[in-house]
Amino acid sequence: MAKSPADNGASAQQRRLQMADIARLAGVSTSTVSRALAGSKLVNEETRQRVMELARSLKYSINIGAQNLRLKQNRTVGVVVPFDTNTRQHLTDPFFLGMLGSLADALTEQGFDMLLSRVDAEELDAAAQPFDTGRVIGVILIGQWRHHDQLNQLAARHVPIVVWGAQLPQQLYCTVGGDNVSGGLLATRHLLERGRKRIAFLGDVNLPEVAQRYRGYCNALEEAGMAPDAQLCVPVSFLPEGGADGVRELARRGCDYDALFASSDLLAMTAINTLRAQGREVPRDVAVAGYDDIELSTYFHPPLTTVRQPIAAAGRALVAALLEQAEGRAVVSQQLPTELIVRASSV
Amino acid sequence: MAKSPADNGASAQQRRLQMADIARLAGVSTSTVSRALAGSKLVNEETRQRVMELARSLKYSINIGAQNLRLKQNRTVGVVVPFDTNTRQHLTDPFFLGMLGSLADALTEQGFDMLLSRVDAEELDAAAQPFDTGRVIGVILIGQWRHHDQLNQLAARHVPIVVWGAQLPQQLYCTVGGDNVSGGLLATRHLLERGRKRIAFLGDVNLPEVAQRYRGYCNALEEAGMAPDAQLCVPVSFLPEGGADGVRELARRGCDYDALFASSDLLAMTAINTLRAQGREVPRDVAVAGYDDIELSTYFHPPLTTVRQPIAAAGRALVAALLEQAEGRAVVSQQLPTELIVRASSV
DNA sequence: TTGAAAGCGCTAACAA
DNA sequence: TTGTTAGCGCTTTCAA
Repeated sequence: MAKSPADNGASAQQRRLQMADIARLAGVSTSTVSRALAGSKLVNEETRQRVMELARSLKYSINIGAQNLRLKQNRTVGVVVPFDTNTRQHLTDPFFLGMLGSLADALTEQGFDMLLSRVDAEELDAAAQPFDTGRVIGVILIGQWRHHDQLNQLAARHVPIVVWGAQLPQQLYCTVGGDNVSGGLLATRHLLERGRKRIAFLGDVNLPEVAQRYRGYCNALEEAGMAPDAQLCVPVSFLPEGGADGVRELARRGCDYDALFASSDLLAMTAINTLRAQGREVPRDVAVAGYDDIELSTYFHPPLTTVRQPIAAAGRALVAALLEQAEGRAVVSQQLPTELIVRASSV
Repeated sequence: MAKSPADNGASAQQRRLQMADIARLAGVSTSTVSRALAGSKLVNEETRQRVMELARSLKYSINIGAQNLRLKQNRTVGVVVPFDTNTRQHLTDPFFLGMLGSLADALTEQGFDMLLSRVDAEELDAAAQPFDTGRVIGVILIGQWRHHDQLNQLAARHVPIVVWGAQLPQQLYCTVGGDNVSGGLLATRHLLERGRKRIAFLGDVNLPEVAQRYRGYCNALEEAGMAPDAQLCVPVSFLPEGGADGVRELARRGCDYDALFASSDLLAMTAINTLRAQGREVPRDVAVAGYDDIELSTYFHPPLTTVRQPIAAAGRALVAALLEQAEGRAVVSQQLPTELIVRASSV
């Protein structure tokens, strides 16, 4: 029979060392080896030394799978990145990717491993699979999209799950997210303070987080005694082309605008390039603010004014919330503060 | 005793369903359930239906850990991203992140899960830990850095491992990488063809991949009957600041140059911004080429001429090589073709 | 201080 | 076609 790569059985490769081997070589029982390796004080100091030495020199490590089974424990967390069905959008937005790094750090800090998977956003049920099969103690989902209901179903099934996203009414699952309303407010207020009057908004307001940023945008306008103009709000996807599409759409609408608030830095960047292609200079003709404060924003030309999302804190908060939940404790959703970073694209 | 989050034992949360439960409810033995769920034909069609129906309605899934233990199989691959000790550089370069996405896709395609970890580049031994503990069948390492020797040691220990990076002499481990020499050659030749005479090189030639790109650069100069000028080669890290540092260093050296070849797109981008700050226009005063062809390169201003690394192919190749190796078969290292993408930054 | 034995949740001989 | 039994690699009672 052909051996599949998944099969570790006997082949040319020598058999994996196991506890029984160490026991035999040390002339003790596996119980003793187990205890020695676990640092139990029920074992003679001298034997303990000998066993540990043997294990180290033979590079023996305990089989975590077997250990987990016996101990009914598990130190792995699932991280799921949904992808858009149509675009099959690859793990592409730098912000999500930064979040991944931040989660990796936070999990490592807590001594947990990370099982990463990509799941069709339309089939979010699949996100629970690593949990259902006992591989992970719970799941962190990066990106809520518009699948509120599916997420509620998972929560109703008691799948420990924490979602990066916006807090929504009638939400059964736990979210951790930036304060999108105030983010939108800060950016828009800033643009208004710089004397801009007609501020376009780029983003898909069907997505909860974007909707909240838009709400902040409207609030800021209201503060200034202005009303939002539907002509100025352009729904675009989070894909990089979104920025270009949005600017072109505004042109098509024959819309007049002197500022632009994009719901991600990536969108802001591609928007700026399209503006440039239209012969409009940033910030002279159009002031631009983005969202996220990805690393490249500083290095872009012009450097991007943006709303910073607290990414390191986010990773830690997501992990903390998940671990709480896995312990069976109830956790409340949480909003992290956002901060306006002013750079040259708006001043 | 306080319950740790890793502990799934009895608490408020109801006990996890297991095969014995399904068996009892279906009035059959666990063997039968096992067979039914595995789709064995050793079980009566009608019982099979009943069992499957029951499992589905109760949302029962087989515990993979137990199954793996029993079957001595495993369908998880470790992906390790080394981080630089000093900078503790977070998963930051878009290229590596893209690679992660590509690996996730390739693994999913093959029905494998991905265990992601970050390890200190100085402690690459740690990369083997998920393998040593039996969690994964092998490890894919993104980024070779300068740790050739440690990698050789892992290979000598028969840890199935595949590294994204350059092929080196006396290499015991398997690498998959872009053809860096020809990448460097293509970019440099292109700049020369555009009439540039003094081409600066940005990158840390202590890193094998960068060294090869530099070799390609030298080869192209040689083709044109020119010799490399040490003044024009600036060692900079892969961190975003690297580009700025490099351009400033060239200024400090009082170096004259009319083109710049950066060993990553990120470096090229930050270099361009620094050039701009110095009042030098791209490509008029300095033509710039990058490396990687990250997504943003198209949207940068000016759009970046660059050497495209075949990232989707890379993911598939890395995974294929690892699976081969995990089966105990020997695999040869492999170079994937690179391609010059000409955009406005150089013409 | 140690070892024998049972069992974590599952699968596969083997027997019926 | 099904159930009984043993055992994957480990930990932990229990008895010595």
